[in-house]
Amino acid sequence: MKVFSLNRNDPQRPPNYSIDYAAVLNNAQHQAVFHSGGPALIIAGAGTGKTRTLVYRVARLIESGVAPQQIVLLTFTRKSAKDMLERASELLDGRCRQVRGGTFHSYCHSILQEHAESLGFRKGFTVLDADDAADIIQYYRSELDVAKKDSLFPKKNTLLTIFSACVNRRESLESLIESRYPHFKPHLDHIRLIQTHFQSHKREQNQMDFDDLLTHTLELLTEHESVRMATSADIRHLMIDEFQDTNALQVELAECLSSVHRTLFAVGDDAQSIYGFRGADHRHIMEFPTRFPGAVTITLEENYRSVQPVLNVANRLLTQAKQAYPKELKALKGMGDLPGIVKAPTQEDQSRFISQMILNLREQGISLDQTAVLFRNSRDSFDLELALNSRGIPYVKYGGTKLTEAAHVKDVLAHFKVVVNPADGVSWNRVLGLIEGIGPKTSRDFFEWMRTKGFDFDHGAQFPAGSTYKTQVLSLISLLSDLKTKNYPTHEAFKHVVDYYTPLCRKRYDDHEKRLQDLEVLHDMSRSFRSMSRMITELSLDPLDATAVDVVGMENLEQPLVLSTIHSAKGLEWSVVFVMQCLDGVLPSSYAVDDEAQLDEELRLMYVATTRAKEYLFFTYPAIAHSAGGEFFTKPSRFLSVMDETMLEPWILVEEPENLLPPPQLES
DNA sequence: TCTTACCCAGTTTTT
DNA sequence: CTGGGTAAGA
Repeated sequence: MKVFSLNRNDPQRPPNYSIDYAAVLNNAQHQAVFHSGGPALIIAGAGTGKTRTLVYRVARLIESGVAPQQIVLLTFTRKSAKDMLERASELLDGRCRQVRGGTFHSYCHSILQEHAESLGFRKGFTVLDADDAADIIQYYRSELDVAKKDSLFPKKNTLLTIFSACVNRRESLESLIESRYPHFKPHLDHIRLIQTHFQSHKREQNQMDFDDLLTHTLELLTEHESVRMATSADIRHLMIDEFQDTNALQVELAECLSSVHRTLFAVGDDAQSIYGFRGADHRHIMEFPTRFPGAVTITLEENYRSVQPVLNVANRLLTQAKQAYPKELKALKGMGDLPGIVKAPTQEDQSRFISQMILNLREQGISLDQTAVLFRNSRDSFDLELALNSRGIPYVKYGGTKLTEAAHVKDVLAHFKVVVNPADGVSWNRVLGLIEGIGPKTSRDFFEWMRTKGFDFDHGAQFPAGSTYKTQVLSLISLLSDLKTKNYPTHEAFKHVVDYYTPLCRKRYDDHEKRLQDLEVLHDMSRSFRSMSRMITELSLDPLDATAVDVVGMENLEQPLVLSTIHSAKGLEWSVVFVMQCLDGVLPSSYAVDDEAQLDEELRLMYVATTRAKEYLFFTYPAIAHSAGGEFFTKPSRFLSVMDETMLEPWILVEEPENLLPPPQLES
């Protein structure tokens, strides 16, 4: 088969651009925006206008006559794709919103929805989140006697991590265990058995986990030549953001998807690769020219974001890498204040410093949403959150526990899942387990019984149920068959489930009021979903951050401060950035210190955090930490301890003298 | 068979 | 501090 692209433009009449690209872009950016023919790799250091380049390129392509539906923009989160297309629409017009954009996972999901049948799945397969997947693994794990007796046998989450690593690194179980988990070698056979069960279980129950979305798409594209041709012929331009964080599987997908037009446009920065634990390998960016022959490499070097002292610290960080990066960021903005390094006596003092400084800066006109506090682990901010709450400083938190992972939310959504996919055993289990008197055994019997009846809800009513829970089962069944047959709008369906669930929730959790509030918010949100099945897939592809709930009620108030894990701060920028808990053992993580490659990744994390700051930057840490065993002295992060006073300004915290002003507020 | 009470262990980052 | 496992009681 041959493909011939018909050009939409009359070659005699070059497009008449409405945007003066040359005036708003520098040379390298301009070259990237106007690159045509063949693959391109854009190496874009932090703050060099990477997003800007992508946004302008989208606009430029559309102005040149490319149909928006034939552009695919793959980003790391769905939000960042949405934001970019929004910006492009503001530059040009609403056509930019029709560009197909999202994560690899969401894009693959949309392909698979059309082609699930050719892979042996039924239409309307559902997406498993990590917890569901782990539950399935646990089921097969507990069937093995070894797993129960031998405490060294990997736990369900470890197994899931191992299976996932195989998929994302394109490695066999054997070689992965050999290289990364040698201590599990004696269990190889059992692990493989669980993996086989896990795979066939998902197929039987018509479910895919996150990894399956990618592997099955690749399988579809490589084994069905006509699908590959049709799909990739429809992608005139494939653009991938954050290319340094793609894994082996995603690179293969990129190859397939761009196989017809060969116009892959990849943007990334090897110094910002921070997703190694997910199989990402920053070397993919190095190998790009070999993987995609004829690729043009364009480097963006001028940093528009940060003042020079911030970049000096960033540059100095990178020199500590075992594997060096030929990189030296230069500020166009010029000089500014030296970043501060703040040693607080205790963690509480660290929180007090950050919150008081935030208030000071606000007085100087830097609004809360121009300020971010970043940290390595989600829990590192707990103490700070208390301090912020006590001072009434509004904040949103990104990263960490997702609302959609909370038990009560999963409970309610499980009812939707059962309606959408009655073969979903994990969700049945969850739904039935809520009923008093029903445990794993009865729930399994019920599932088996339903299966023999072809999952017809009406038969559920005839299940030979014990008298203790008979009425509950009947009302569950009537709820489910109502949802199935009555075609309620999504928010009404949601309301019905919540009404059914509320008494169960009250009995189950003592903090039920807060949980019911969450559900109220989710109920509001459910209006925006066209169907139950849309709601559950959208929420699994794009889980809600836990504080999203609080923000809903704050619309008219001040834009909140941002708290974020460094991972979730990728690609963003703020005037003021605090990096807290800069301790050895936290950043770098104690799990990483024995391994050179992992230590380098921790260093890149610090680098990413640093380069988020535009004007002001503070690294903070407590001198004393407490743990279960008592108090101990800490060590500041090794990455910072090499820097002298010409790079980082030491800050000393002293208590304000009394009587001048009200004393600093102390937490009770 | 299900629930509750208790103990011990391990504790990252995310689509 | 949570979860997973065990053991006793309903």
